[in-house]
Amino acid sequence: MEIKQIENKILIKNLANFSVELCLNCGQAFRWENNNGIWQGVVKEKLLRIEEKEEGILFHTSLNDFNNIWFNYFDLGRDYEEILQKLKKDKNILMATEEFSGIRILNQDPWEALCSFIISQNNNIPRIKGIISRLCENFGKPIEEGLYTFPGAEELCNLSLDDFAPLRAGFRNKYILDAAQKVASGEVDIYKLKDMPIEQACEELLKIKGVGAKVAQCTLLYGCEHIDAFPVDVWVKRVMSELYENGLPECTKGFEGIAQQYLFHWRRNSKNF
DNA sequence: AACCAGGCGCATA
DNA sequence: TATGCGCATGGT
Repeated sequence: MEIKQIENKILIKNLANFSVELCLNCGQAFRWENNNGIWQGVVKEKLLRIEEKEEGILFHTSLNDFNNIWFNYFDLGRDYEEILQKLKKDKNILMATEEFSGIRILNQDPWEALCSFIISQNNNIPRIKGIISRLCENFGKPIEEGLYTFPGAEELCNLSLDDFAPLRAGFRNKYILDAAQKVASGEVDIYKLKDMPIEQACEELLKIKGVGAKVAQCTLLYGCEHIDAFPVDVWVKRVMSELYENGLPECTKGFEGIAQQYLFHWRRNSKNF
C-alpha cells in the first residue's frame, strides 16, 4: 500500500483486496450513495467522497482525516491477503472471492450498526436505507445540503414513539427507542463490546428489545471489530443448508464474519451460483 | 393480489 | 426446546 498526497486528496496505490463499490454496497452499510462513480457518505461528523481510479483509490480528504478516521473505517490495517489465503482453501469461498473480489468488513460506529440492524429485521435493503435516511434527516445534525449525521442514542432516548412516526419503521420504532434508552443510560455499554469475549458481548446486546442473535452478531461484526461474529440471515441460512450441512469449514475459524460476507453476497448476487 | 424482505417476541405444547 | 404466528410497511 502506497499513500500519495495529491493537492487536497489522498491517493492509495497498490491496495489489494479493496473494491470501493463492493465494500460500500454489499449490505453492511446503508448510508453510502454513488454519484457518477463518486461514493459519498457521512461517518461520525465527517463527510467523505471516495472513488476508484485506474491509479488507485482516491479519498477526497486530508491526510489527517485519512489517518485518524478512514484508515480504520475501511479496515486498511488488516492483512486481508493472509486471511483470504486461508479462506480460499474452501472451494465455494474461492469462487465467491473470484467473482466478487475486494469485499472488506467496515468498522462502523457501534451505535449506528446496532440501530441500523435493528431496522433491518424483516425488511429489505431499499426500505432499510429509506428508514435510516429519514432517521438522520429527522434527528441528525445537518452537515451540508442533504447530508446529516447519524443521530446518537442520547439524541433519541428522550423521544416518544409518536416522534418516530415519520420514519415509517413500523413495529421497529419501539425497538429503536429501547436501544437508545439502554445505550444512553449506559445499561448496555456498546463501546466496551469490542474488548469483551464475543459470547459475553452478545449477551449484553440481547438485553435490548428487538435484538436477537442475528442483530447482535451484525452489531458485533460491523460495529465492534468482532471479525469472528457470524450473522445468519435468510441468505446465509440458504448457503448453510445447501453447502455446509455440518457447519462452516475449519479454514474460516477466526474470520467467520469475512467468510459470511462473501457467502452472503455470492448467494444473493452470483448468476452462476 | 399475495408474498416477501439481512428477525424477533410471544403464545402454545 | 421447539414451532408458528403477528408485526408495519413497501416493493414486486
